[in-house]
Amino acid sequence: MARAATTTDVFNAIAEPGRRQILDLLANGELSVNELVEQLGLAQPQVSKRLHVLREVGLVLVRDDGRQRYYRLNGRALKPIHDWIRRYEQMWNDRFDALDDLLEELHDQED
Amino acid sequence: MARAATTTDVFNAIAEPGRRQILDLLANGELSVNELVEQLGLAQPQVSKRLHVLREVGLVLVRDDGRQRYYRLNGRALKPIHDWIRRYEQMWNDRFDALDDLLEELHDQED
DNA sequence: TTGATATATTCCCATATCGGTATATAATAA
DNA sequence: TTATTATATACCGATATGGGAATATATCAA
Repeated sequence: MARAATTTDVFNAIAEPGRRQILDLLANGELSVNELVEQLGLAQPQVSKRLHVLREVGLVLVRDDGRQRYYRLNGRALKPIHDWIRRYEQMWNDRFDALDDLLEELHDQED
Repeated sequence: MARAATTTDVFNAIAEPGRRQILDLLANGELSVNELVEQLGLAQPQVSKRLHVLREVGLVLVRDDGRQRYYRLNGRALKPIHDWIRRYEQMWNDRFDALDDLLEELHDQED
């Protein structure tokens, strides 16, 4: 087991840029696999494989309509990541930036 | 090239739970490698390897003090992830939950 | 039925990853 | 100098990964 299985870990699922790109496209509404293939410019199996991963971690939901399969975003599955990263949010907000500026100023004055 | 190189991608860097754990520990202040080894209960090389990845993507900064090397968090490097995920934030907030409840209610009434 | 279309899955290959162990390097102590 | 401590890196082996191509499956059309 080289790392936590991609298929069971949302953090891993979004580690691949192509999978994030799919989520970004689905943010505008559901798309069929072929529509994704067109917009991504990838081969169909690559798209299906990425969708498979995203589905396994619950990031996308599926609706069948005849031969097409429509995928839609399930943004709620991103919440664990948001919750984790929110703990660090203060580190780049205005208050900390202001503190950094102040420290830098003091540092410059040392010369 | 199996995926985007871990060492140059913050999304990949936080995909591994052990690396996130290190960041969580460093959130309380800087720690030497040995202090991390103790708190993590891992072998020293595993810790150094994880720190190496975190350092390459700029998530940790280093300060040498004699034989010890102190690592500290650079939370700012997490901002790209925060920026990306913020676009989805609305999908699990109260307003959407309320909408979901409403839709579910309407759906129930269909029977 | 046969054929076309939409999607998923399987297979192979090159490479990346992780864990473990051993070793290298650098700083300090004796 | 030699020994010890702190950390980094190299190596090895098992497994995971992603790309590409081929194939399976399911649905619809003729």
